[in-house]
Amino acid sequence: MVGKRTIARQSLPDVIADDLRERILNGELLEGETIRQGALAEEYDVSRMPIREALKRLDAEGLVQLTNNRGASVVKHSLSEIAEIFDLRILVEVDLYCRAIPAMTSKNFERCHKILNEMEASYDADDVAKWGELNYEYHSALYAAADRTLTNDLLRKVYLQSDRYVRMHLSVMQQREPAKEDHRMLLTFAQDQKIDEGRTVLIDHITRTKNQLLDMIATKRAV
Amino acid sequence: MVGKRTIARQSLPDVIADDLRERILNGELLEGETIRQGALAEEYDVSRMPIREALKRLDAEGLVQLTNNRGASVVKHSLSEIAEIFDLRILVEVDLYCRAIPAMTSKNFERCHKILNEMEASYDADDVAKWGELNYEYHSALYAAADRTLTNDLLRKVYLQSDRYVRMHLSVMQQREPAKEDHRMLLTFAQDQKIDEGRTVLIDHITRTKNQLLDMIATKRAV
DNA sequence: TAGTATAATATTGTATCCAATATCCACAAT
DNA sequence: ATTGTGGATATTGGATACAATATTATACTA
Repeated sequence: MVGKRTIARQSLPDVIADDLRERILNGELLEGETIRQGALAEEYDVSRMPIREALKRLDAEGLVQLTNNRGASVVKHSLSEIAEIFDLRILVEVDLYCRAIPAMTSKNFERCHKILNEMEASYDADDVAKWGELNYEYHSALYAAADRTLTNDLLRKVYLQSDRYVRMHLSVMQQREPAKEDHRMLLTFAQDQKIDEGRTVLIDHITRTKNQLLDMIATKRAV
Repeated sequence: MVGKRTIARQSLPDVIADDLRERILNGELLEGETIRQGALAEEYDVSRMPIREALKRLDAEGLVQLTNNRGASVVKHSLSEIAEIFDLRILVEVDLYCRAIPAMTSKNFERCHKILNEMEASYDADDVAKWGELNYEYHSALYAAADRTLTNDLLRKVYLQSDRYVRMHLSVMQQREPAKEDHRMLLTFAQDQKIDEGRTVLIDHITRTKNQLLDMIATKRAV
């Protein structure tokens, strides 16, 4: 995206990690499930080596847990940990948002508008994956002016975690409608340099998803 | 530490990663330096495989940078990135501190006191590595009551980054005395449940280190 | 029958080998 | 002098082979 020409085309572990990540995020690999290197190696028709690298990457992202001589399993979070993930999102995103606002230029605003329109236009049925991606892209664009690479990398990881549970339990419809207005407001307040008002919206925005999600997961797990 | 009996004894990549991390933190491996798998393999008298795994781990921690077919190098941060690291520490530590205070018990306070004493003892010994470790342990103990595993893991990584630069310059840093006092105050305010006052101290505490450090690194790099 | 020891199997960890890619250097062309 | 090309060398990436460890199944003892 933007201008970052991807010079080094991605390596085997990269594509495998991407695929595995998607499989975890869309719930094909369930939480707690153990992952067998050999099985994956056969599946992707490569040796176990690139699989191991891919798993290590996902371990670093927090999607997979690696134990020493016992292999990998898909991470399963407790309810309080899921809550924590969203609290982390609030913490980091609010920080980025507030830092970004004073630095935003018309270019930033344009880009945000563009993504926002795409998002609202793309009523492709119920493609949660695509919507989630656009959603991240939008938030990311909103914070771009803060120019905080490290914080952004960090946010990506946290967001990935939250996205997993969002996608597992919430349909696009449940998410999109209330989010739509929030997203507009976040942009408007940013343009008007109304940091405090924007901050409130952002906090509410994430908190709403958090609570919705926790309810659903709690009832589901109670069974 | 606490109760965590390390059941699974650490694997080869673990010990290698630990050693490499220490070598980076204490400056034996300089920033920007490229790391040759083969050389390390010979050095540790193992094959390149565990080296690769160790490097991957350090890459996840943000201490080394892995590029696709070109190997690893010790990460070198720009001045603004170093500033960002400390801002992240402030963001996360303040959050943890404020959440912890209302939940702290006498046990927590005891443990903090104990570490504090050890720490002040190690001032005199001039053991920089040990001091850094104790410093982290102290902050960690201070936030333990918040009971936020994910946030703590995150903080560890951020702290590791900052510690690297702190240790590079600590020998010449005159920050010990004020730091000592800050640490006492953080504990006192926590015991008195004075969150706002504590927050201020914490922010000042980290900010002071940040500014001092940025000055030193700036002048050093200007040469 | 429950529990424990032991053997068989499966799975992960490490080493070695070969392939792919990048880096370096000499040399030619403009 | 600068840029470009080709090949030699070094270094990383991946596959296979073997070793170490964990898991499961089996047999044995109390």
